[in-house]
Amino acid sequence: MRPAEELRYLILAAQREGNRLLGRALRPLGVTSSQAEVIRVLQERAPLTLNGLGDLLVCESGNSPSRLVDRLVTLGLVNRDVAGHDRRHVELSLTEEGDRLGRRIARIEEELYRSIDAAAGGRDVDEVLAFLRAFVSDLPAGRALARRAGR
Amino acid sequence: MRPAEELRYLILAAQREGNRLLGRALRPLGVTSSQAEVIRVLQERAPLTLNGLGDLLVCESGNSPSRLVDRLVTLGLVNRDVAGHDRRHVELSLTEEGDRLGRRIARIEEELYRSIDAAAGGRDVDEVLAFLRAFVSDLPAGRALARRAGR
DNA sequence: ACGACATACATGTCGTGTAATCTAATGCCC
DNA sequence: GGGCATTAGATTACACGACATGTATGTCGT
Repeated sequence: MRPAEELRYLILAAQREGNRLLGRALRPLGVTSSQAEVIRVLQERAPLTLNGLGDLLVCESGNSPSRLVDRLVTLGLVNRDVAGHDRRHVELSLTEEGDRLGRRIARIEEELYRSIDAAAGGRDVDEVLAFLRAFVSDLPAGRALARRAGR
Repeated sequence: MRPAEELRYLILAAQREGNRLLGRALRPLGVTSSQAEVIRVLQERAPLTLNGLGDLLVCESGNSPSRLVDRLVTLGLVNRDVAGHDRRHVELSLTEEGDRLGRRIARIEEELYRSIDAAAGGRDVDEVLAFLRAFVSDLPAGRALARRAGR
């Protein structure tokens, strides 16, 4: 199997299994990993419009994440208010409950990152980061991440 | 953003964008990337049972990929025969049309791999491969890939 | 003031991704 | 050879994810 092919499938496998692990850890909180990403982004950057949120999400590309947000509104975790000055805009923010949940999510993410660090062992993470950044740097999800990371 | 967090999102971003690219390239053939993976695996290893196929797929975890295969049967690309000696087993193989399509898929994958190689530039791929292998080696998708790669 | 266009979001459809539950065939134990 | 767990697989439910399309609302040129 040529390296490019193995890389392709390794990335797929890592994403799937990582998402599965995170999903299981989040299950007791009643949110999925995508929902958790929304909550954590809002926790750091609220208020945001739907498009503004979409520009920061890695988990959802292209069009606006309205349905993803809908479920969070239904769960009572997110407020969705129509902006006064431009009624096309929707202002998103966390409810108090959403904020509390965000903190619990942060702890679960912390555990995940610790096990990633452990699995990395002594390997050179920077090399891998640089490699992957080069792949996604001029694609939507990569730019979303760049905005999240460093601005 | 700590390295583990960036790594997590980079893997997510790379998978999403890569899958999107491949999906667009495959669209004219009328199959999705998951369906393409099934066809390519069958092309190299048929006949397989549903579980046997599932053990080789990275794109579909855990349970049997019956839905995935169903669509390929509907499309006339895959034969699904009940085995005579054990009627719980289903034997999967490609139809002639499926085999032809598999060859076209192989060419599209070849293009993908070339652009991966190009994007990699002169970087050290082996390092990245080793890193990712360590993450998935004892998880289902990682084992599926190991079976595909080296047997 | 009017109409063309752009923006921000909503909705519909299809194909997965994950997990839980169901059915049928087989092997095994006594 | 009659129970009984195991196995292969099917079915189902719910939530995304990608894409296309629809619908308000705002903006701009004239």
